[in-house]
Amino acid sequence: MFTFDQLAGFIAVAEELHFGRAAERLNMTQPPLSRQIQKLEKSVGAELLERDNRRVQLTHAGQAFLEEARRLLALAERAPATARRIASGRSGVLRIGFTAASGFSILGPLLEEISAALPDVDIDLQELVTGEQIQALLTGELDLGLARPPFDGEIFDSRLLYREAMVVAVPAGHPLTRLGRDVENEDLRDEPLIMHSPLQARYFYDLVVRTLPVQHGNVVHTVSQILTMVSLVAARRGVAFVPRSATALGIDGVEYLQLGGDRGEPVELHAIWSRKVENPALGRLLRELDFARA
Amino acid sequence: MFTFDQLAGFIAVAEELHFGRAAERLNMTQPPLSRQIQKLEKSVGAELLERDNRRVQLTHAGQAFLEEARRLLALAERAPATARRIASGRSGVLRIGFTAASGFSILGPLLEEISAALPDVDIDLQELVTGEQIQALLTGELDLGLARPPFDGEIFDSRLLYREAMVVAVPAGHPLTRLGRDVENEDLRDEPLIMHSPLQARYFYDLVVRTLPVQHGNVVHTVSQILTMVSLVAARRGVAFVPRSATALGIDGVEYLQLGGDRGEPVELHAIWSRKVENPALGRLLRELDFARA
DNA sequence: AAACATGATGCCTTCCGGGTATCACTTGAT
DNA sequence: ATCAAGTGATACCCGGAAGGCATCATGTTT
Repeated sequence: MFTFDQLAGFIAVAEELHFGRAAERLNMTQPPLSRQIQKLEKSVGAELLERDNRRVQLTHAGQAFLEEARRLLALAERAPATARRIASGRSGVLRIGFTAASGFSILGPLLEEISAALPDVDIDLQELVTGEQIQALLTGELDLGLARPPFDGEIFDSRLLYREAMVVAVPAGHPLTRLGRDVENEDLRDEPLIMHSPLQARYFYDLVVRTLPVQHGNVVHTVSQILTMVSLVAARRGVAFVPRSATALGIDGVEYLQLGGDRGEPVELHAIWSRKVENPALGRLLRELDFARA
Repeated sequence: MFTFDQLAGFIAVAEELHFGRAAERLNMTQPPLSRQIQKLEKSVGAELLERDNRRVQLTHAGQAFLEEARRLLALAERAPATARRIASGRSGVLRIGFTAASGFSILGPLLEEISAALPDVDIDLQELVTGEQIQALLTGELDLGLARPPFDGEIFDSRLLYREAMVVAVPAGHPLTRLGRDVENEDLRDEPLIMHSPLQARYFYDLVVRTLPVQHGNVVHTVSQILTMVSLVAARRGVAFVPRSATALGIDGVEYLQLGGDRGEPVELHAIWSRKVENPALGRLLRELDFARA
């Protein structure tokens, strides 16, 4: 195998087409340079230069090898900086999971912020429900999740990104739309209710159950995705509780009604990440966005 | 500047995570290998390995540098062959990238065709995903790619080689195999779905999302390689959409089911190449196979 | 024909890199 | 607690590779 010095020597000679000047450029004398080239030619197995005792010329093999040599040297020179940049988190890949619902609200601005703070970091996005995000964070398949409680505070660190209220999604023209006031629990007593899955969307499930004494007889579907729920509402299969940001979905045939009483903004979206941060880009992001904890 | 030996040493240690075994693999003793790594770290300007006096681990910089080192060595090993072949009067080398999936279908016949048309040209094959092929075509490390859209039509010219249908890969003995008819969207509603990565395998991702209203709650993995997907199916982690040619993989424990409805043959494989053709062998190939455009 | 230019070769010295022996430290067993 | 085993680092030695100087071989110029 040849050495980088041999490559550099060859490039110099190929550019100068003169051993003496090339040697001068390399801060060495001409004889060892000659021998360098000879060795290089031997290890490549082809003549690279034609020495005519008066002029030096590249052979075809030399021309081909010159490109390879330049590529090699360029790569070699960049490699340490690349590695250091990745290690410092200024470059690399961040794998971010997000729930469908967060896609309508916080995801866009957050990505803006990230690419402003870490312009050389590539973002790999995956839409996953909270449970899958947790799983992926544990196995290291994901660096950062945008998800909802609950999660294990021992293993994960987190930051509250966003809170919002729940609204009621009803089919267009539904009697409740003509109520002229906020919707109360009693108004929903006899409505077919499209419910969240207690397993896959436990957060919403608990939230709704806590908010409203659900008549289980009314539950017509259990689904795990906000988008599915709203689609089912549009198909007039029932009404559903969804976070306000779902209104941005722009699905036809659905109207969103305010809930009466002061229920606050119980829908939380958190950025969560494993406490043992493996990806330097994540560490950098947490510092840049001031997410790091004491 | 580091040396190739240092790179090879580092790669060996990074793979073995053990200086002694790595030294054995390199046919040398452990002490000089230790010093090699120390020098490499010094010239890179970052710690690459964490020696814990009991276990060796890659640092973040080490992980990043490992990739660079592998690329460098691969490039260095190929370079002489490239130059030699040109010098030996044979008219050159065609470096062709292909995706794993295309390896099962079009690659064999295409290679036949190429070696019939250009018997004096050597073929250098590399398996790369589409994104890597694009990158390699841009840097000139590749002459021709067998890849999938999208790519920049300004920079690349292309030719559609092959179209095929999608099928559903399911674990052997899965209930769907006893269906007795083509699979419909509804049949898959509750199946865990192994999805493509929207970034690394954007083409398939878009395709599947377009074909089928994916219930994102069901997505269990996002991967970028067809082979990985099929392996996961074999491991009964879920079902997956794959191009028909994946059936040729011959992986045990997987069955492939036809999709109902006329979905056409949406999976395209293109030959793509840079519009500014540098390699004369590529120019000849394009003319011979009548790929050249007006 | 002589002087010059240029790459190759011979020879010497230095230094780099590998080998052997050993150290320093940790871990696990008795 | 003590001791053996395992593992990477260090010390020292030696051979060979690489660079420098002097010179050769050959072709060009005057």
